Amino acid sequence: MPELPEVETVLQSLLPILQGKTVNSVKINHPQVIGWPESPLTFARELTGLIFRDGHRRGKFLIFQMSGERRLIFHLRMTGQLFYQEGFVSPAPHTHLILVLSGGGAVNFKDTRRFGRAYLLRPGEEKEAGNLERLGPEPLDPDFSPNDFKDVLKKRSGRIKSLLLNQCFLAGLGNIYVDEILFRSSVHPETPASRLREEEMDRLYCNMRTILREAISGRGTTFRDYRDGTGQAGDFQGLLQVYGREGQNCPHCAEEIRRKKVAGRSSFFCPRCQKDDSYDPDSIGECK
DNA sequence: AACATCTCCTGAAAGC
DNA sequence: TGCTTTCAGGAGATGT
Repeated sequence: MPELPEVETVLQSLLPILQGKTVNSVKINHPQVIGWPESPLTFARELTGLIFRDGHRRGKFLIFQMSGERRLIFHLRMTGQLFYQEGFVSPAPHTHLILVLSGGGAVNFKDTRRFGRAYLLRPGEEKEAGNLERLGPEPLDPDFSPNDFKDVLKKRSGRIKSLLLNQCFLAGLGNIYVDEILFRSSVHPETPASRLREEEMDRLYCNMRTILREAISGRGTTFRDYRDGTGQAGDFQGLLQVYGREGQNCPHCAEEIRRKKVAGRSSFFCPRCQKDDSYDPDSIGECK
């Protein structure tokens, strides 16, 4: 499931290839994946001829700045893959959108479960791209301080796990990294946000930034479907400490890792490490 | 207002 | 063995 580090990796692997290339033709195999404009035919017509200028990531959105003041935006959701292929290759199953580029290569948008979306926006149409306009701060933004993080946390009564997953609160976290952040911070996923102690909030902030940076360095987590912009898998999955490890021993205390539904998601946690006053600064979660 | 639940999708895995 | 059911989860829509 592509989260912030995976989307960042896709962007970094694709952008150098795409910059300067022109979209020569657009093939839409499944109109449902076009989120905007409403008419997929308009999407195809207006995208044809545009040049890839630049790109960046916002939350889990991939945003390409195109010529003509257009922005081409992708959200990969669960199983979406955006990758470049040189020359003509017959498309893999579930390839819903193909952009044939100058130079003969093509960008493929493949998404088994068809939750992902592509948007082509004119200036002023930002509200048409899902919740892009309502996203919370970027966790890795240098201007996003521990105090900013704590101030919003203190106002919330919900469980910390639901809050960290809420894109309007913080942009880019998903189920895998939230579980890892909570584990490293020794915080139980069901803890009410408003009841977190000061040092727990500091740990969450710090571990969040550390883990996201580590995962970007590892080029993302391939748990099932994720691939980068060249089709390569990530390397971070082996470094996950709790996610997907139900029944295995906690790497810190050897207690059996549990799995429980929290906020409608599978949550993996260590029942011994992640409870009140269980924090041991000499072992896990320490933030420098 | 702010939760929780349902929905969309397919394929892998579990259950019978 | 093989069919049926469950599960995975991002996020918008709907319900409480």
